[in-house]
Amino acid sequence: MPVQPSRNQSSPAAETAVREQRADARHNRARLLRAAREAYALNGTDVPSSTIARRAGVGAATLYRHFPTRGSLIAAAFSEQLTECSGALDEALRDDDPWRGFCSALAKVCRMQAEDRGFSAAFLGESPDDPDLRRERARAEAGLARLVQRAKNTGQLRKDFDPSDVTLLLLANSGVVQQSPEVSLAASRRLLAYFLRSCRATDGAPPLPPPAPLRLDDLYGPSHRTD
Amino acid sequence: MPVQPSRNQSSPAAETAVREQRADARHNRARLLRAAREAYALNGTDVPSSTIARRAGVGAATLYRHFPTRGSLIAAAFSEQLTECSGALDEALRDDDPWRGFCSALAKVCRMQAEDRGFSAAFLGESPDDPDLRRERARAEAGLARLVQRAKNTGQLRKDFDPSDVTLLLLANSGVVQQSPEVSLAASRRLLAYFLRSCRATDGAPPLPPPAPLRLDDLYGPSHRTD
DNA sequence: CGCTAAACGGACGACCTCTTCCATTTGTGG
DNA sequence: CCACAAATGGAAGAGGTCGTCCGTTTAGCG
Repeated sequence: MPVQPSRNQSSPAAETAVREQRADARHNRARLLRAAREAYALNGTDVPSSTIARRAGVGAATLYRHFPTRGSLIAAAFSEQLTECSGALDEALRDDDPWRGFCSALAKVCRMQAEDRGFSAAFLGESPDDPDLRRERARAEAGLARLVQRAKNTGQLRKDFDPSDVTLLLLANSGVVQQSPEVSLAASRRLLAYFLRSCRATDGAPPLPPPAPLRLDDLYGPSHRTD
Repeated sequence: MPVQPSRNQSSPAAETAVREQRADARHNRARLLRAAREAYALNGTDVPSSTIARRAGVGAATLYRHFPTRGSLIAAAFSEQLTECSGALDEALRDDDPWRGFCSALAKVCRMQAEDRGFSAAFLGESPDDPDLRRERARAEAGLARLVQRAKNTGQLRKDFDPSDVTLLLLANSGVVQQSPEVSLAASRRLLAYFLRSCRATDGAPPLPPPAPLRLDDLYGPSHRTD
């Protein structure tokens, strides 16, 4: 629907033809994203769209023109955070000390969850099928797997640690940070400390129960892939 | 309201005048509670009341006559589970081994959370001001404090463990068990194992960050006036 | 400066949930 | 068996959110 040939396409772009947007449209789009991010961070993603439109100073129709569905607004609002998340992973992978990198990556993500109430919802909740989000998530998961393997190889991370345990931590943390902002950061830190203490490889420690098959993609249910 | 008097009240009761309930009323009340518990366990507490009424085979008005507000139905539906929870605490307190009692109590509660999706919502969520729930919760919290102290006294539980850390675990677990029932039990078990591993007192362990002021009552606290 | 289409905003309809009202049914003591 | 109040159920009101429609405004080019 939003595709319509512009006047003069110097370089005939693909289907994703970057349609020239009027300046006010671009401006309003930015205001909407900003308002959405602010509202989501404060109250989680179940903020009424009308509220976001009002706080952005635009009408409801404008919101729906830029983001045809509620989910697309959420996806757009958090694509930035997802990128930041991936960046933290990359940085952690560059750390000389694999264990320190592992810890700092988890700390970073937990902090993001604690500081932005919408983050958990966007990352772990149901964001049906936004290709951007899916791709970013897959990328993050791959980086995570490498991070885990690296820390295991040096013998610092316990051998029976499973990559899904990171998802376990994120889910647990999402429960913790649903509380009032004043305590959620402290609580999140303490939870992470408990978790990391148990992750460190030590001799004679009792074995863990088997990991639950928690992959991020599974959180959205059986989806399209039939396997 | 939930009192079933005998036909002849020798002593004229107080304001809480125990009205004789007709048999069908009692019957319907029971069916409503059963339907509510089933629906809540499966889908959490955000099931529409009309659904519960339908599944109980009664009209909407009947539901509201027995439980004037949505919250009162939730409270009634979970008062049983809360009592069971307190019972688990009492049993744990009778255990010869304080550490084993501590572990089994936490395991029990985590399992209840995993098996009943409404449990977390009723216990940790916002159930504003039902006196019954408040009382049960206070009782549970007191038992918990004793359980913790006992395990600390024997040197099995680390000294810097805080009673609020139990709340921390419950919150974390509530995040974990929001997933599909097939994995939530396994995931919950694994989370608990990680947690308990860190709770055990050991020398040379790094200190934890300070506990967050998480008391159950605070969860309803100054409310989330976010705007 | 004026024209045109892109962009806008407020009102609106569809839908959902909570809760109440009232005519009708049903249990129960006499 | 009867009468009457307790209890019931469906319909409807109130409130709120999603997404759309359409008359109006405005950017931007000639």
